[in-house]
Amino acid sequence: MSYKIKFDHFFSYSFSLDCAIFGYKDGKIHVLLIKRAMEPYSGEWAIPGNLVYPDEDLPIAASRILSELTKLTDVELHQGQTFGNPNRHPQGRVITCAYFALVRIDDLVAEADSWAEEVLWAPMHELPSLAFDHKEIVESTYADLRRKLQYEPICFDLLPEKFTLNEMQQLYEYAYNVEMDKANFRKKIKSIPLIHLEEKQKNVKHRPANLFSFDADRYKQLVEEENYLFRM
Amino acid sequence: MSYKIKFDHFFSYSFSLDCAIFGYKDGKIHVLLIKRAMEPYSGEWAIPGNLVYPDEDLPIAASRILSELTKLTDVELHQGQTFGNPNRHPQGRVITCAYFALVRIDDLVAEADSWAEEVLWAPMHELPSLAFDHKEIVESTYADLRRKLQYEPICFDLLPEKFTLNEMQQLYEYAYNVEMDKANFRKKIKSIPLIHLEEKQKNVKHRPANLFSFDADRYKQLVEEENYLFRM
DNA sequence: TATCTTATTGTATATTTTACAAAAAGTATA
DNA sequence: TATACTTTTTGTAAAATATACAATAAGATA
Repeated sequence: MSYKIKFDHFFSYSFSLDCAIFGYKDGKIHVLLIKRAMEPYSGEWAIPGNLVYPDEDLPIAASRILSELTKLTDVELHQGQTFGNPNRHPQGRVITCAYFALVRIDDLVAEADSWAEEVLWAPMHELPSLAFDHKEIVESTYADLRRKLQYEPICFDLLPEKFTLNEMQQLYEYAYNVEMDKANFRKKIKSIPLIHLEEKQKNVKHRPANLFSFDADRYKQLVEEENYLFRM
Repeated sequence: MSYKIKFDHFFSYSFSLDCAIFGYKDGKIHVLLIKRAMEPYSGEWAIPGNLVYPDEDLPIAASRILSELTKLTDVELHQGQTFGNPNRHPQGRVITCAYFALVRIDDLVAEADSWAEEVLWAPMHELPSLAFDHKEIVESTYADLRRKLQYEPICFDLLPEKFTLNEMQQLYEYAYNVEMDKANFRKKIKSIPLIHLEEKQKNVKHRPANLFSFDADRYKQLVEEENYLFRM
């Protein structure tokens, strides 16, 4: 059966996937929005999403949507909630599964394409209004992200390859909307398998901080060999 | 549009919902299985599930499936992962959303019906093989359940209305497959809003334990007023 | 060289967790 | 009725962890 036949009844009962792409810059967690170039909600902000093809597995669809907009491949995708309110889509019954991805903003060039006239990195604390139920979807995946930040080393997917402990601390401070003690944060971090780089921050007008990077190999080893549990 | 028309293409691209119903007895967390009375996988064990009707929201579909089998209403339903592998259903593309419910086994009478020749409470550590990808679905919702047991007071949905602290401890011991110290467990529990009943265990041939029940009203009040966080 | 700013270390205290001993409240048995 | 037995419940000391905050270090700048 060809895709064409399927598309004929997509808006009577169909399945889509929406992807919240999170990034971190200026001490804030951002989400990537597109200005929709087609109806419904043309001209309004939304997160990228698309119908799932009839023979396509969900993770495949998620990375397709991610790479169409960002050209990124090999990014881990996390499944979020599924939204199925019969009225969530004005043109018919569309159940949608939320995914989210964590990217380094500097690594990518999100460009307007046929789906989007414009793209925008919006700080999570300053979201504009969004098309469909996308506000709810973004908030829900953000809650998932915040939860996972506590017991999986995924903050390193948001931070630059080489980061300072203060940058890491500020990420958690933004996510949980709290202030933390530098000295104590630093002590807690000691238990995480980080590589202390022989390199320092540059172009700052004060004492430069040490740069670290996450030791993913050592992390995997620790998990396997001694049941290591990342915990913040 | 009538349901009939929809059903015509259910097996080309459709959406279902499967529900893992968990209960607790004999110190073990059990899941309710049905022996399927129709193809595919007729005669095999599975969890209850059904297609989602075209105008039906997901939580509604979930409680429909739950109440058809158990006659229970007013049970909180938790959404789990969504499974969309194109080959998961032998008769076509069926994406399914997992839900799980927590029930008190004594409160219900699960009966065989048109969908099921037989029902079975299977301990989570001793699952038989299951139809479709239901093993994966059950394990996934069980992982969700274990996670939620840590920071939401849902163990009380599994325990009897009146329970001893040892029964509660044994539930956690089964869930996390660990042994805990009675004295220390008891101390931790002190911070939870429990009602200490003026009642004791009966028909035991040793010192009877005190019975407690969860103070749901006080819990809600604490959450609102002082940001109380349940934590195990 | 002195000053400014932020990074980094150190230390003492408070809080929480853990291990384990002791006491209490029942039943069963002689 | 006394004694043993089993499980509940309380207590206490040590260990580990978290918190508050002072002190020092390493750069840039003037």
